[in-house]
Amino acid sequence: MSRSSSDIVNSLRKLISDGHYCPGERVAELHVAEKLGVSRTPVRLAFRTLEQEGLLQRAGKRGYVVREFTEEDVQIAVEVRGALEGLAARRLAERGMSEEVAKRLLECLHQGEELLGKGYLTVDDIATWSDINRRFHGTLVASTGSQVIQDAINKNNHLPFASADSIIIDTEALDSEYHKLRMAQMHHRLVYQALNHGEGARAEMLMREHAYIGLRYVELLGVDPIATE
Amino acid sequence: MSRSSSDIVNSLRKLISDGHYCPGERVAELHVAEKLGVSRTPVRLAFRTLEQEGLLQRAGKRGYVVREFTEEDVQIAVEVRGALEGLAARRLAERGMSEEVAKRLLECLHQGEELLGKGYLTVDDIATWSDINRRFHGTLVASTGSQVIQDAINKNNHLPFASADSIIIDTEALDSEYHKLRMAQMHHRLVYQALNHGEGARAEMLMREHAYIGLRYVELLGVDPIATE
DNA sequence: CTTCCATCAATTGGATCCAACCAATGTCTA
DNA sequence: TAGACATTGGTTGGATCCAATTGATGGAAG
Repeated sequence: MSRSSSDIVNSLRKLISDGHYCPGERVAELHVAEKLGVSRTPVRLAFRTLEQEGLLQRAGKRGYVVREFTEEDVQIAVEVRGALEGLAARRLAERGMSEEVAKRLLECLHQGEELLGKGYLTVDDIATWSDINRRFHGTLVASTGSQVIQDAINKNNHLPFASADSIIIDTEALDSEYHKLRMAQMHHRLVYQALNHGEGARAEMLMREHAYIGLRYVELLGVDPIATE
Repeated sequence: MSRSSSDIVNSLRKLISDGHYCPGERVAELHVAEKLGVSRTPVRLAFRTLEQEGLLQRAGKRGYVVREFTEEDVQIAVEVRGALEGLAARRLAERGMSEEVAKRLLECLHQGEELLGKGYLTVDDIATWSDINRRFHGTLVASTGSQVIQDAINKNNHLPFASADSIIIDTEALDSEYHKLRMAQMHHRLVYQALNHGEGARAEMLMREHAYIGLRYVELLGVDPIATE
């Protein structure tokens, strides 16, 4: 069973995100090649793709290193996603949703209500929410009609911390995570409402704020009702 | 004299934008290889890069075609740039400009005043403005401090119609182009003013509006003071 | 005459080979 | 003893070779 070209890219992406190659560390073609059991050629091709995605970075004139991200990078990546998804939402509101799009978004909303309606969160629910969330964002972005904005968002989402479904980390504190997801679900409902009424500016701002949910909301939703900072 | 790896990407990019390969047309590795006088290997590498940049698109399971863009794509690409540069401007306003950044932006403003102060436009002025404009936008975006937002903007700018210095097309109508550049210069000055006063929201909105200058302003700045539409 | 299957050509993808280059280490000389 | 130059090892980039897959064309059968 030989691996296809995009499999190599995915495998290498996984090797990096799993920490087999640390940020700042140099990645050698030969090393990756024999770790994946392929020749150097497909690895070199994958390097080009991952360089464009932003996970690899040229080391001087020779070879690549794993890109390292600062705390500021994480914050900006989230803001970039908010700006782009906000743009998509605004366009969608201004031009009107099709029946098909409205139906699919509503389905996400209903499934979200059902998932969170029971009042608490289990570890299995995380994957379910992730799927709902991905479909909501994916549908919204896809229905701008243009590939250009999708590409921009996809590129940003390749940064492991920037994508919309990298919200849940803490499976220990399912309590505060539950409150976060309730908040996210409310955001989704508000966005749908704005889209449905053609309120472009409101839809945009709601999506921009919604992006912060993985970044700034966790502090406010702990057990302690009056959070720090 | 052998061509370096990034030269190949640039050459191929030029071949495409010069129309040697038309939108929708299939590009074969071998064909490009012998046109550039290199082997297939570097061409395949370049294909990966250009695929990520959005200029090439996979054709089914086999090969690539030149990406074709709709009128809507052009509009969205411009809006995406506005959203991203707006984000950069907002951050810069909120965190404050360094002396160095302020100095470089001011230099662009002065050079712009000097260029446009004589009251008309020559064909030679176009390259000068393009340089000033590129430095203004480049300085602003670079001074966010994070590579992430620069990458997002750079990727968008690879679309030939989306970059900030693809404003000037019509060298016949230097009259209306002059008015457009005066408007752009005024935008730059307003943005600088907002940055200087720490007005984040204003800086952001000005940059977003400024992006439209190549798209919607030309209709309003013709010889006829009351334009159509 | 049309449709389906088979064979063949063309092109892509992967592996290997070769050359160029950067870096490091060791030796020689001042 | 220190600095500079040369040699060597390792890694990357390019070219060529081989295999596999796809698309097309032609022939045969219904």
